[in-house]
Amino acid sequence: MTTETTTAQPRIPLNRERVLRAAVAYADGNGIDSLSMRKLGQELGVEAMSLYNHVKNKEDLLNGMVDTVLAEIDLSPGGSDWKSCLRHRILSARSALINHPWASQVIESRKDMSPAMIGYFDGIVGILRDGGFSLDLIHHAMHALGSRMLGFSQELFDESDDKSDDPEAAAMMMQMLERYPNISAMLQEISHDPDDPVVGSGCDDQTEFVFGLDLILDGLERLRLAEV
Amino acid sequence: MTTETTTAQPRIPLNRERVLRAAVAYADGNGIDSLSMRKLGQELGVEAMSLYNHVKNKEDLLNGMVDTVLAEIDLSPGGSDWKSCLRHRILSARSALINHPWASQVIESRKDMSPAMIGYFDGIVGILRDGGFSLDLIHHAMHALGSRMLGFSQELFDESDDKSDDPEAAAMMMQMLERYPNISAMLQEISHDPDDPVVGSGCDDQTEFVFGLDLILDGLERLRLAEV
DNA sequence: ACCTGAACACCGTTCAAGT
DNA sequence: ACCTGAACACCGTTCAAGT
Repeated sequence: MTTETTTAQPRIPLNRERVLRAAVAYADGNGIDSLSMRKLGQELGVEAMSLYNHVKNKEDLLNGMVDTVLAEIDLSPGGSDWKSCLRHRILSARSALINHPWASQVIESRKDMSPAMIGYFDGIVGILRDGGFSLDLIHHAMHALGSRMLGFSQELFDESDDKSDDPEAAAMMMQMLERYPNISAMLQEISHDPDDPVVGSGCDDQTEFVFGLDLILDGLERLRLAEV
Repeated sequence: MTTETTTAQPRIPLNRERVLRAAVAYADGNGIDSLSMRKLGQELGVEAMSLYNHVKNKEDLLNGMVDTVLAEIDLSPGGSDWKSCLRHRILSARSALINHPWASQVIESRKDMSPAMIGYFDGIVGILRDGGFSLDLIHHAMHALGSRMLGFSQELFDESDDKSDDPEAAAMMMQMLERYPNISAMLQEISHDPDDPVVGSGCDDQTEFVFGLDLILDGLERLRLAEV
């Protein structure tokens, strides 16, 4: 009787949903680059090879993870006219995606769209149809919005790392101020402090996202009105 | 004398530029996912480890590859007003990036901007300053344009693979037409053929890119005029 | 100064074998 | 039906050793 049932309960058998949830949690905590089949198995107390019983391969795992995030998007109407409806839908998508910082990168790297993703876009087309857009203009609109439909425009500027206490980075910043006069001027304006034009200070991602979104939505409204 | 100098001339010693050029050529031909230090070494007739004499690591290699592509962007004025200048600059970037389909993905995955990249953005800020934009509006404009400044909006819809001769895909398409009525309606409109609403037909990437770009540029011009 | 062999610590995935 | 051990074919990178 040495092989007693100890505190460990290996009862709950693995299933697809448990695997996906664990993968999402792992990526949330450790970043998507660190996620491997081996580590995910470890997280679930199982060998990596067991995962292949519940997931076709790593691509399938990533697709499932994206669908898990998409399910978190609030689909309630959120407005009476097309613009406030779409605005609400997109900002809901954004807040879901923000909770899973790896999601945008994974979505971009997907080759095919999952049914859940197609369904999400179908809903957006529906909002625009109800708003009186022609199908042709809807098509252009979808392309113009691009990834913004999912609440992200790829962040070309990584403003997350503040290097103000790194003396070497500070020296490089001074050099940059000389070499790139236009950007330097812009950064000084934004920081509201001519002596410390650190990239990122005074720059609110959410504000910038809404600015760009409204710029496009307003432009589309003008085109819609010109159509009729 | 068995170790004769044969036809092989291992003369030209490796240098950074040769490594970068070979990497770009390899990625152009075989895709970025297939590029590894080992294969790149093989391509250059050298062991993978030798590459580390000319490139700090793979990140550095990828950064160098991006800079190589950026160097292909035409920086000539191309217009008298800010809008035609910026439009020309961005469309030049687009044609450079289109020649290297892997570049957008690599750019998005970069953590820090290279000096060449900062220089490119500095030029865009310069165009907008000359056009009479406030520094604050320039900052918003850059965020609104996002990756469009480099000539790509991430292609959420992969329209490259035409599956019209795959019977299984055709069946799935029929199912999709029922399940996603709004998207189906849109696709039928675009294809101009109600019986064959294939994704991608009648959809020109360049046209869609220009549509979105002009939508944003026109919106920015309105905001600029409202400022003064 | 430049290149190499051997090694380390990882990957995704398959497959026969176990229960 | 689900899990495992062993194996395969890859990765990026380091480091002492060669020329």
